[in-house]
Amino acid sequence: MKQSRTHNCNELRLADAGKKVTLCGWYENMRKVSKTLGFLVLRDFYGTTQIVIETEDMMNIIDGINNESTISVTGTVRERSSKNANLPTGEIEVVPEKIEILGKCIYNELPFEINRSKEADENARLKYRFLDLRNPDVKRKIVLRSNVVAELRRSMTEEGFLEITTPILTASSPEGARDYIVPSRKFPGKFYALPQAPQQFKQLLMTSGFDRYFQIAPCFRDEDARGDRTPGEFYQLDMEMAFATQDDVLGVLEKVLVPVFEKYGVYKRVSPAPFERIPYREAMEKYGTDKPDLRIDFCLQDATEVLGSIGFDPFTEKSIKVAVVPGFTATRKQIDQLVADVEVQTAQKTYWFRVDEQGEIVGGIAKFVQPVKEKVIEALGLKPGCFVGIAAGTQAVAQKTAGVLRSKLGILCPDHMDKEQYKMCWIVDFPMYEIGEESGTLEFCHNPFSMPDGGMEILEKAERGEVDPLSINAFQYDLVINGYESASGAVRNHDPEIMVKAFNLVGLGEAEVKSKFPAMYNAFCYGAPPHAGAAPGVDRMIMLLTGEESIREVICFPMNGNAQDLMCSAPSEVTEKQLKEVHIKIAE
RNA sequence: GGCCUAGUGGCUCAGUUGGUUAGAGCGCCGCCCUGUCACGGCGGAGGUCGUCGGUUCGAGUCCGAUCUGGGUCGCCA
Repeated sequence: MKQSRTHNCNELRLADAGKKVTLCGWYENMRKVSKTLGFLVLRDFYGTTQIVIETEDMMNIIDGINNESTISVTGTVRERSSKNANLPTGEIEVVPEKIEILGKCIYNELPFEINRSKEADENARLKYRFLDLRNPDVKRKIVLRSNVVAELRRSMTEEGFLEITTPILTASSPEGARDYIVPSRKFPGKFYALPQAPQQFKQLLMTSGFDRYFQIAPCFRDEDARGDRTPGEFYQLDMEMAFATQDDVLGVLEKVLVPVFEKYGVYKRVSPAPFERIPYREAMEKYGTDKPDLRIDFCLQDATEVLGSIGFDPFTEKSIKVAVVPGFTATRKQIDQLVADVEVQTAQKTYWFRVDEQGEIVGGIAKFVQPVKEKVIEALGLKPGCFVGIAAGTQAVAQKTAGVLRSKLGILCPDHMDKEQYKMCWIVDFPMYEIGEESGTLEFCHNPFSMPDGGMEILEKAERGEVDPLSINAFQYDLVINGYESASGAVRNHDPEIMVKAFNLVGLGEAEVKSKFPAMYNAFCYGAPPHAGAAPGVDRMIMLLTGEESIREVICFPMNGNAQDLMCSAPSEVTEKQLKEVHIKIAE
C-alpha cells in the first residue's frame, strides 16, 4: 500500500466536499448505470462510502476487479446531486483519480452473499466465518461483546476487584463435567486437563489474601451443545470475595450487571436491584423449573386434591400441577401442537380443558372434569375463557412437565408474556443433598463445596437423625434472566472440619476430600477466610443483550454443534511423531 | 446413544394422488441504460434432486438402509 488512508468509510460529510482523500476498504458492489456511470460501494469496519465512476478508463479498472477485493481509492470528495438520507455518508461521494487493488478476491462467486449471510446455511457460515463476519450485522455482535467485556472489567475494577489469570493447563477434576485432557510429554501416561472453571484457583487466591478477585475466564467442558450452550469452551465473569456473605455477592453483581443491561440490551426495561429472590423449592412449585421466565405472568398451581380423584386414570395416585391461563385465545390446532411439543421435550403426556364463555368445561379431558365442575372452578379460581394445562406424575415429574407447559404457553399467549424486557431473579436456598436417581442413596445436589445453611450444627443434627438431610439448604444461588441460567455461585465451605462432616453424610470422609481436592483442602488448613463468589456466563449474557437465540451468533469463531471447528478443521489428526512424544497409541 | 426434523443450481426455497424437457428469487456471465443506492431492462450459463438399494412401465415424490445438519432428551457438580 503506497498511500495510507486519510479517512475511514464512515467519516466523510458534506463539510469535507472538495478535500482530496484516500479511502481503503472492500469493494462491496457496483450499481452500473451505463458504460461510463456507476456507483461503487466501498466498505470498511466503520461504514460505507460511495465512489462514483464516471469515465470509461475507471470503469475498465473496476470491471477487472471481483467484489470483496480490497482496494484503495484516492480522489476528491464531492456533494452528491441525489442524496441518500439513510446513510451517514449519503450526502457525499468520492470521485476517484486512482484506484489501487490491495488484496484480490479471486472468486467471482462467494459461498453466500455477505450482507445476507444470516440466511445462509450455518455450516457454510462457520467454514467461511471470516466472510460471515464482514456482514455488519454479524460483526456488530462481536463489537458489542467487546464493549460489554470492557465495561465489565471497568466496573469490576472500580468495585475493587483484581483481574488475575489462572492456569489453563491444570489437573483433571473428579467432579462435574467431562474434562478435556492433554497428554504429558514428560510424564508418560499422565495428563493435564483444561479447567472446567477456575473454581479451585480462585478459592486458593482467597486463602492467599487477595480480597476481591475476578477474571474473564475461559472454561472447558467436553459436553454436548445446545442452542444456548456452546460445546467445548465458553467464558465466565468469574469472581470471588473474601469475608463476604451471600448478600455481598448478590449486591456486587446487581450493581455491575444492571447498568450493562440498561446500556447494551436490546430491551431497555431491566429489573431494578435488588432482584427478587426465590427459594429453590418455591421456584419448582410455582414455575416447575429452577430457571423461571418471569416475563410470563401466570404460575403453576397444585391440583392434586381436586383432580386426583375424578376417575381419570393418568391422574390417580399422582401429583398434579396445572397452569391456568385466563383470556386464552389460541386455536385448537395450536393446543394440539403445544401438547405434542411438550411431549417431545419432556417425554410426558399433558392434558387440558377450557372454561368457555358460558362457564362450561369444554375440550380435552372435559368429560372427566365435568362432574366436579363447581369444585374445580372454585379450587383453581377459574373464570370463563380460562385454559387449564395439566401435568401429572411424581411431584418432580409433574412440576417439571408443567414448567415446560408454562413456558410454551407463555410463548403462545403474547398477552401473558411481555417479551421486551429483562426480568431477573435469584434462585436461592438450593438443597444441599438429594437422593440419587441411580444410587438411591444420599448424594450432593450441586457443588459439594458450598457452605450448608446452619453450618456444623445442622450437619451434626442430621448425623444424629434429628434433621432430615434433604431439608438442609446450601448457600448457593443462581441468577436467572428471562428463563436462562445466567450465573451460578455460592458461599464456599472454607472450614475443613465442616467439609469433612458434609462428606460424612454421603458416606465419604476426610480421605475423599483430600484426594479429590488436595490443594484446596490443604490450603484451608492454614487459615482460610470465609468467602463467596459467583460466575456469570459471558456468552449467554451477550446472547441476552443482543436478543439472539443462538449462542453461536455472539462468539467470534464458534464451533458447530459437534464441537468441530469447520474453518480450521479441528479436531484433526496429528503425526505419528507427535503421538509418540506424548506416549499415545490410537486404538484400532 | 434415543426421539423429532431437514437435505433439490453458488445461496434461499417451491415442486400437487408417482407421469412430458425439475421451477422461482438472489448471485454469476453477456448486452443495453448518464444519478444509482435492494438501481432497472433483455438474454445466458449453471442441477447425477445427500448417498446406496428396492417397488413401479415410470421415482425429486413411495419403501428400506445410510450419511450430514438442526432441535430435543441423556449429559452440563
